[in-house]
Amino acid sequence: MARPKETLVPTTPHVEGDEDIGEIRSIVGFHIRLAHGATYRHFTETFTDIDLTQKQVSVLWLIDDHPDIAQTDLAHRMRMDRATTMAIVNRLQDRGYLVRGASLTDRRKQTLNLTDAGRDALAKAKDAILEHERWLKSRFTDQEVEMLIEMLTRIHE
Amino acid sequence: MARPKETLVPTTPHVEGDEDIGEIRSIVGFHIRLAHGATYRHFTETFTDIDLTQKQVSVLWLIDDHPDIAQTDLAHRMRMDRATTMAIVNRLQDRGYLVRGASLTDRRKQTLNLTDAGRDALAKAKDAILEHERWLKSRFTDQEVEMLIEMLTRIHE
DNA sequence: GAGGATTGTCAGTGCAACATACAATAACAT
DNA sequence: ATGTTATTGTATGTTGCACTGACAATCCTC
Repeated sequence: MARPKETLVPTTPHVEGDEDIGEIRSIVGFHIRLAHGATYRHFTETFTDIDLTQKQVSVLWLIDDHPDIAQTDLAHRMRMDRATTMAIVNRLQDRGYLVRGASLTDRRKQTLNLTDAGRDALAKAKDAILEHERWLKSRFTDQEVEMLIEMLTRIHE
Repeated sequence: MARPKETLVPTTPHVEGDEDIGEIRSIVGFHIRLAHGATYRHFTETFTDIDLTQKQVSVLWLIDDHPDIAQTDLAHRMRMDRATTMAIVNRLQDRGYLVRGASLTDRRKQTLNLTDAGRDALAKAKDAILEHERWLKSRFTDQEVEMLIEMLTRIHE
C-alpha cells in the first residue's frame, strides 16, 4: 500500500509555539496544579544528589524546628493524615535521618528527633532549597513574592 | 563545608493551637505545595460522585477543546511525559470516556476524541469545577484572582 | 471501672511521575 | 534508494504519596 503524502486536514492547526489550553486557562486550580508540577520538577532536579523529596525535606525541617514532636502534630502541621505521615517517617527512619523515641508524658505518642545524619542532610537540603528558591523567585519582585505567599496561605491555612 | 551554624529560634514550646511552621514559612515552594494539597483535597471531595481526578478532568477538557489531538501534543500541553500521559489515557479509555483513532497524516500517531459518555462526564465535571472554583476564589477579589493566575503562569509557562 | 477518644500501626488501593526499553513509522542526509 | 536518526506510542517496573479501614494500646472523662 503506497503512502500518498496526504496533506489533508491538519489535525490541530499546530503552529509552532501553540500551547493554548483554551477556556481551561481561566481555572485557578489548573494553574495551581501546573505551577506545583513545574516547581516539583525543578525541585527534584536540584535534589538529584541529595535524593530527598519536597515532603521529606519539609518533614526533616519541621522536626528540626520542633524536637520531640509527635507524629500527629507533625501530620497536622503538614496537612497530612496519620498514615501518610507514618510512611514518610518510616522512609526517613530507614535512611537513618531520624529516630523515634518514647514520649514521657503520653505513652501512646512517639517523639521524633533528627539524627546527626539527618541534621547533616537537612543542612545540605537547605542549601539546595535556597538555590531552588532563587530559581522560583527570579520571576518576581520581593513585593510580589510576599503577595504570592500571602495569597497561597489564604488557600491552605 | 563549614557552614555558619544557623541561629535558629530555640525550640518552640508547644502551646495549644500552635501551628507555626517556623522559618520554613518564608519558602515559596512550601506554600505552593500546601496550596496544591489543599486544592487537591477539596477537589476530590467535590468530585466523589463523579470519581475523576484533576488530571483526568484536565485531559478530558483538553481533548474536547482539541479534537483529534495526539498524545504527544496532549502531553506537551499538560507538561507530562508520554508514559504518564498514556497511563491516564488508558484509564479514561477503559472507562469509555475517550477513543483512540488512527491519524490520517502520521501513522505513528493516535488521535484522541471523547465519546458521548466522555462528553457527558466532562459536562458534569465542569459544573463541579465551577463549584470548586467558587470555593477557591471566595478568598480573593476578581483582581486578585487575575493576579494570582498571572503569577502562577509565570512559574509554569 | 466502663466507654469513648486519641495515637500509632498495618494492609490494601489508586494515582501519577519517572526511567528504560522496544517496535513502527517518519524525516533526513547522502 | 539506502541507511541513520528522530518521533510516537507502547509496555514494564519503581517510587512517592494520599486515602481507607481495621486494630491494639493508651489516655481521658464520667
